[in-house]
Order: sequence, then structure tokens, then C-alpha cells
Amino acid sequence: MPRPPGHGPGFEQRRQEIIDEAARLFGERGYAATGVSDLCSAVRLGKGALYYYIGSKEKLLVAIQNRVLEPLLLSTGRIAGLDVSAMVRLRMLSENLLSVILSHLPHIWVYEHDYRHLTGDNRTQVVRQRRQFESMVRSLLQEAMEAGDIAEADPRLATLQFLNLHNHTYQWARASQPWSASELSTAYFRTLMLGFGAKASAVERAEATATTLLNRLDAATASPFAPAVAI
Amino acid sequence: MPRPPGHGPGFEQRRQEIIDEAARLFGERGYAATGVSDLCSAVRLGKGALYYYIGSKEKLLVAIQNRVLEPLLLSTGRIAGLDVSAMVRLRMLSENLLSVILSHLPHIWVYEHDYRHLTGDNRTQVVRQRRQFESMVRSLLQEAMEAGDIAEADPRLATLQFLNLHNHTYQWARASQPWSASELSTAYFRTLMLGFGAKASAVERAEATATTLLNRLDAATASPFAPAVAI
DNA sequence: GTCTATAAAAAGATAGAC
DNA sequence: GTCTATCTTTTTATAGAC
Repeated sequence: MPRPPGHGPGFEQRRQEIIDEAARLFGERGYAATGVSDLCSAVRLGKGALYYYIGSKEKLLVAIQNRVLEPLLLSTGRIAGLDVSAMVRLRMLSENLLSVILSHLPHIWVYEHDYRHLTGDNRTQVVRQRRQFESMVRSLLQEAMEAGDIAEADPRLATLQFLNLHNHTYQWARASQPWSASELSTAYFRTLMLGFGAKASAVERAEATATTLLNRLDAATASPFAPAVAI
Repeated sequence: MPRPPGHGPGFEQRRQEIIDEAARLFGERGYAATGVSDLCSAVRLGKGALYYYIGSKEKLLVAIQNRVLEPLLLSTGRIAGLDVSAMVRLRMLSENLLSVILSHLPHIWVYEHDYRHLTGDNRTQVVRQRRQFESMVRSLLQEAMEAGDIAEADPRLATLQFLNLHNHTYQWARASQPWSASELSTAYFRTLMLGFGAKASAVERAEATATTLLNRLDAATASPFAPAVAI
């Protein structure tokens, strides 16, 4: 997201710091209930200086959403395109999604609660990205059904269950938490696949393959997940 | 919730109408972003008249939460105390919860998003009620584990999965919807129980028993669910 | 880049007439 | 019970000095 010229070299970095601090505040008290003055105190800047960085309060909201949605769509798209079974890709997608959620809890909180405060194009675009993500999940579930790995059923309802289980995690997850993204993904994936009629042996095979692939990719520098995990 | 004396006979009814309209508005735009003036136009009252009914904006928020939480806790407690297997009670609890969610979407939206705007005692009490509900779910899951109906596992994580799956439904459910509470419950319950290692035959038996019991109770006038379903 | 001062609108809530 | 007018505070945002 390049900025118009006329800004110093430290501009973009300072701006990102402000966006993250805003996510923290908005996540805690809510977007509408958090004043620009609150943000000023938090980042130790006067109003003039703050507006120099953010433009407006709504642009800040857009920036918070994009900081999470763009990398998530990128990494999810890469996973969906891998040449492995749908089950394995679903397990990888699950862990990647949980990684993003757990590593950016405040942003996700804002994303889940305050996207309705976006107006016009800003809102349209976020809704479109949301749909894009959901349709990747649905396609994979449909593939798994066609492959016979899970039972044939309404793919829409299966998708909603997948999303419910993952996307509600932000409500109770904490920075200091007993479960890692990988552990949660193991549990969620197992519940969903067995619940959808997969054989226990198939679930375990997918789990093993996915874990191997994820470790291999984590080790590589240019990991497809790097943009998502280390935004 | 009896009111201090000095109010006319229509007071309580009008107040409830205002609370429901407030739930609709708060659910749509958010508690903090909805002005008392917005509510005035919606219910066609001046500020003076409105405050005569609501006392304050926060009392309104408390009323919205209680309108859903109190009947939910009541009906859930009754189900938890029934003399049938834990699996059957879980299936009944699931449908009852989904009934409340689907029949009071605006209230649930407010409950999920804005309970953080409650202060002091108001907040403490809502958090306590939330915990109370969760602990009933956890107890039933533990019972099902001890009965050998589902596999032994961390009951906390099982509870969180149960809650994720049900409680995120408000995010996409609409008044005009393809799935009823009963249909959603059938799907969710099946996914969770199979996912937790239950036998397909046991799930189907619990499903049949629970459905029979729910129908029988629906037919009765003094249904344990009446307070929750028809708040 | 950052500040202070200030504008202009809107917030929650109350007073007092009717 | 309901209204209008008003109080007080806070809101987002800008202007202009430094």
C-alpha cells in the first residue's frame, strides 16, 4: 500500500505502529467507543500529528482489516493450489487460519466486530474478500466429498460449520493460551472430518501429511505462510 | 423484573417494546454508534419520554442481555436436570440454544458484541451467567465421556468446540433462513458427537430420543422451553 | 513532523412546561 | 406521559504556529 510522495522514510513504519496500536484499542473498547483522542494518548502524539499519519478514523479501520485479510487470502490461495488431497489442504488451511487469528487477536476482534462501520466501497471490498475466503473453504469441502473422503452433504452447511468452529476462536483465545494454532487445528480438523463421516485412518493420514508439509514450509525462508504468520 | 410503583399499567409493555427496538438498532449499528436520538426517532418518542422508560442507555443494554440470558439459563438448567442420558440432554440443550439464538438474533448480536460496554456489577453479572451456561455444557460433556459415549479428551476444549459451533451462528443466520433450529441442531450435534468419537448408532439413538422429548414438550402448554422459545 | 487552539457537530442526560 | 429547550461533555477533524 504505497503512500503518496512527500513523506519521510520513517513514515510507513510509524504508520504501521499506529495501526497496530489502534487495533489493540479498538479491539478492547470497540471502534465506535474509542476516541481519536484515546489513540493520541496511546501513541503519544497530538491530534495534528496523528491525522498526518492516518488521514481519517475510517481509513484506520480499513488498514486494520487489510493487515489481516490480504495476507490471509494470499496464503490460503497458495494452500488451495497445492498438489495434495483436499483433506490435506483443508488441514493446512485450518492451521494457517488459526495462526493468523491467534497471532493477530486484536485485528481479528476488530475485523469480526466493526466491519459494519465501513462505508461504501470500503465495506463492499471487505465483504468481497470475506466471500472469497469462504468460497475457497467450500470448494475444498466439495472436493473432499467428491473424492469420497467425507460423506456427501450440503456443502454450504459444512462450510458454515467449518467457519463457525474456527472463526469463533477469537472470542476466548488469549495471548497466553494453553493451545497453539497447531494443537487447535489438530482438534478442530479431527472433529470436523470425523463429524462429516471421514474414516479415522484417513484423518490421521491427512494430519501426518499436512504436519510434515507445514514443518517443511516453516523451515524454508520463503514460506507461503510467512506473509500470514509474520505479517 | 418489577418496576418501582408510580407507573401506569401500560408501562412495562411499552418498555419491552422499546427494549426490543433498541436491540434491533444496537444489533444493526452497534451499541456505541447508536445515539439515544436514533432510538427516539425509531420509537417515536422525545428524549424526555424515552428516558422516562429506560433510565439510562446502559440500563437498556442490561435489559437486552437479560431478556435472552435469563430464559436461556432457566431452560438449560431444566434440560440439564432431566433424567435421560447426557447425550440426549446435549442434543436438547443444543436445539434450545439455537432456538433462542435464531428467534432473538438482534439480542444475541448485542450480547455477543457489546457486553464489554457494561460497567461494574452489570458486567460482572453477565460474565457470571456466561460462565454458568458454559459450565453446564462442560458437565454434560464430561458425563458423556464418563459414560463412554464419547472418547475421553480435554473437556475444556470439547466445550469450546461446542460453543464455537453454536455461538457463531448469529453471524450468518438471517430471519429468512434455509435451516431451522432443529435442522441446525441435528447437523451440529452429529458433527460434534461423531467428531468426539461417538458411534453413529449412539448418535442416531440420542437424536431420536431427544426429538421425541422435544416434540412432547412443545405440545405441552407448560413447556420447559416456552420461556426460552417464546420470551 | 508535531504542537495548541478551535471549529462544528453530536453525544448522554436533565429541567420544566404542558 | 410527552414535549421542547438546554446543559455539559465529547466527538471527528482542521488551521496555523513552530
